[in-house]
Amino acid sequence: MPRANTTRRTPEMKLLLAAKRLFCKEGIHATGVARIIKEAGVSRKTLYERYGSKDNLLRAVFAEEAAMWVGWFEKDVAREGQGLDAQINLLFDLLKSWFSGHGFYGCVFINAVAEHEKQDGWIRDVAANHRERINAFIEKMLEAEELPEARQATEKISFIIDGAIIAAMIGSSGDFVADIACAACHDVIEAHRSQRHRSTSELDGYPEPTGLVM
Amino acid sequence: MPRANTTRRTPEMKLLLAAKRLFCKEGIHATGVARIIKEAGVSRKTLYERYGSKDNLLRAVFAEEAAMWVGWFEKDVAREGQGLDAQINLLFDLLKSWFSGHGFYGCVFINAVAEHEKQDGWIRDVAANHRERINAFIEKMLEAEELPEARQATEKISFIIDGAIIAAMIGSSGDFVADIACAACHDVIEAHRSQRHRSTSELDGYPEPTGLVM
DNA sequence: GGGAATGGAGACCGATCGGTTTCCTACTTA
DNA sequence: TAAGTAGGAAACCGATCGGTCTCCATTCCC
Repeated sequence: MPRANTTRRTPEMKLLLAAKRLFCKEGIHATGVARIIKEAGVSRKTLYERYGSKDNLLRAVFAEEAAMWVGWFEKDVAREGQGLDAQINLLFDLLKSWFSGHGFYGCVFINAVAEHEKQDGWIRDVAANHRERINAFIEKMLEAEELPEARQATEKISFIIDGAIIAAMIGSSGDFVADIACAACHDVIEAHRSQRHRSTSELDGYPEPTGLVM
Repeated sequence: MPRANTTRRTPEMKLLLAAKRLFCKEGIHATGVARIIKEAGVSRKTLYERYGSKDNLLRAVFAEEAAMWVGWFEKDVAREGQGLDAQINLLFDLLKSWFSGHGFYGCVFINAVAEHEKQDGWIRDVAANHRERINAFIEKMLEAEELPEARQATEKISFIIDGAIIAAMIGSSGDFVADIACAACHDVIEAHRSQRHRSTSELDGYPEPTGLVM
């Protein structure tokens, strides 16, 4: 029978956790494989036997972080019988504990895109796919309550979440950031519920952009 | 008399612009000084005579981008006789043209923090100071109209702007992102204007956080 | 107990990094 | 025209990068 993976961690897992931490905390380029294997307590040979390259290890880190997000939405937020407001609160409770955890140094997807080629390249593609996957979860939440203009509201909430991640990364208190961001999402949702969003155009009811610039 | 600096660019300026572009587009660690001097059409010697080190060149890029933001607020947005809504629209017009410009690859402050040590280090400090400086401009705008809970609204708008920067960097259309983000800011401002914000607590009127998770 | 597999320690490789230095061309100015 | 200077080209430096390889100690299984 397979040993319960509670006490002993496999070399793969040790490498994955060390890489995830270091990639986020110090950056991907700035983290040499020597640092990763030292932190993981594993030999260089093992890293290349299990993952083949630093890039593949990064791919595994992406998959790990993506699984965290998907787990939040599938197991926690999308619980039955919850209203939208409660779901938003639950989501930001999760974000708050993520931000305030001892090892929070930003989102590895955002950070990875920030330090790599942004015109083409697989990293940007992976991040864009992850982003759209999360947005689909949010949109489903909003549509379940028949929120008007759910797609635009999804984008807005997505901005707020990403902005909160940046703020928490740069140094603001994770608890503070999560609370304010949660309130901002409620502001957006309330605005979409209200009568200002009766028409098909998202920008209706706001003053027209001036176009002064340029 | 000094030559009008319209046609001829100084080596400093050529280096600054090339570095700014490359640092944003491909990342700071990923950009070697060889790439910078090649793009700038300048010799390695000149770079080190003028800036002394790659780090100092990065400092100059930070100053350049900070000046762009400050110029927006001091020269464009803070024009006399404008209401808050019009100022917000103007700000997002500026952001839209920034996002949609041919050379937009994210904010160099955010990108730099993302790829460097996040516990201490001068880069994070510089970025945090820049962030607070911009937030002060926003807060002044909101307070000029006596918006309730102006500081919290400032944080919310700051999240939205940063989230929009991330979205535009990862790949969404700059025009689209700026429009939605602008609308989200109006949602927030409208919520603060409304009666839900009569008390001193930012979170009043929203369902209590559940605290289910940890 | 003995062969096979696992995996740590670390030497080693070519490439590239940031940074220094030398050499030489080309322009400015008196 | 001659002196001075700005700046490009490129060799060069030590350090570090991602990745490969050898050697050897430990553990597992029959």
